[in-house]
Amino acid sequence: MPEAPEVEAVARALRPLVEGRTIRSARVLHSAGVRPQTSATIARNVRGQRIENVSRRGKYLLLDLASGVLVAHFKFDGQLLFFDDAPPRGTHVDVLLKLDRGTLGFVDQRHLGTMTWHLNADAVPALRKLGVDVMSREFTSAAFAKRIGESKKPIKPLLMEQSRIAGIGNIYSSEILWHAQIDPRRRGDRLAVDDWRRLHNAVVKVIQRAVECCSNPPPNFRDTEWWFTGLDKLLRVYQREGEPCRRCGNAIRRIQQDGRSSYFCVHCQT
DNA sequence: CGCACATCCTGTGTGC
DNA sequence: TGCACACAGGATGTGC
Repeated sequence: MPEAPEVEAVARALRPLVEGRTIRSARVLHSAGVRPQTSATIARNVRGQRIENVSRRGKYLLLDLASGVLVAHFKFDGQLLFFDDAPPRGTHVDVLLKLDRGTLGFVDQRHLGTMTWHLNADAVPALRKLGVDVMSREFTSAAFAKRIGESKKPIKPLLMEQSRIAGIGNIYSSEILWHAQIDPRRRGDRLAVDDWRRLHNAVVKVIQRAVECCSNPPPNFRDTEWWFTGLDKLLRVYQREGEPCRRCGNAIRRIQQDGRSSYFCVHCQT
């Protein structure tokens, strides 16, 4: 679920299941899931709390409680589960929230993702550091250029910096640059006005389409094997090294930037 | 401040 | 088949 569109799709699908429900109790089955907090902290603070609202900030999912907030980050593989009763035998879950109707689970077999409790969202450093949300109305072309346009860094890792624009990850940054026909190695401060216009358009378009793809079919919280299959028809370059560019036919290249893979077409991205 | 790198974890795919 | 190693849709902290 890692990037903003996936988390947004999760928030939308989760809303009708948990909004207005009350958390009867919390059980932490794997302490890594609540790191650096303890299971006692979670249990004490969420017991009896009503889930008022489900929202998203960047790649973070927030469950606003009557008092406090549960903040989930899925990192690579984290996911939410929902069962009408208890989870089926053998289901691996890291954090279990027993609701007055149903059970909400958080699981990440790699144990990189976390779900933590805080007094309020402003008390969470990671959330305070987030830049303008990629899906908000504040994400204008001007705001975009201002956030990135003076940096000497390559544009691909810049797009992924959550403190500038919140919500774009490794997949969509490559996809966005392919659509805008911009080389991922171009420096932020070397982009022209016309590049900014194309790039902003590409960000909005790719993210919008991704939300639609991530919601069709919608997340299935009952199936631990479920993932976002709707994305297949959207991706143009990601993980297509060596395959022909969908625009010009030249081979897609993969390079490393900040230790992450970037995919692009050398011929039509300049 | 920017940058390169290690770290938190574990599973899967690939090449020898 | 066994084994080593690269790699994975992320964020943070360290040292230079």
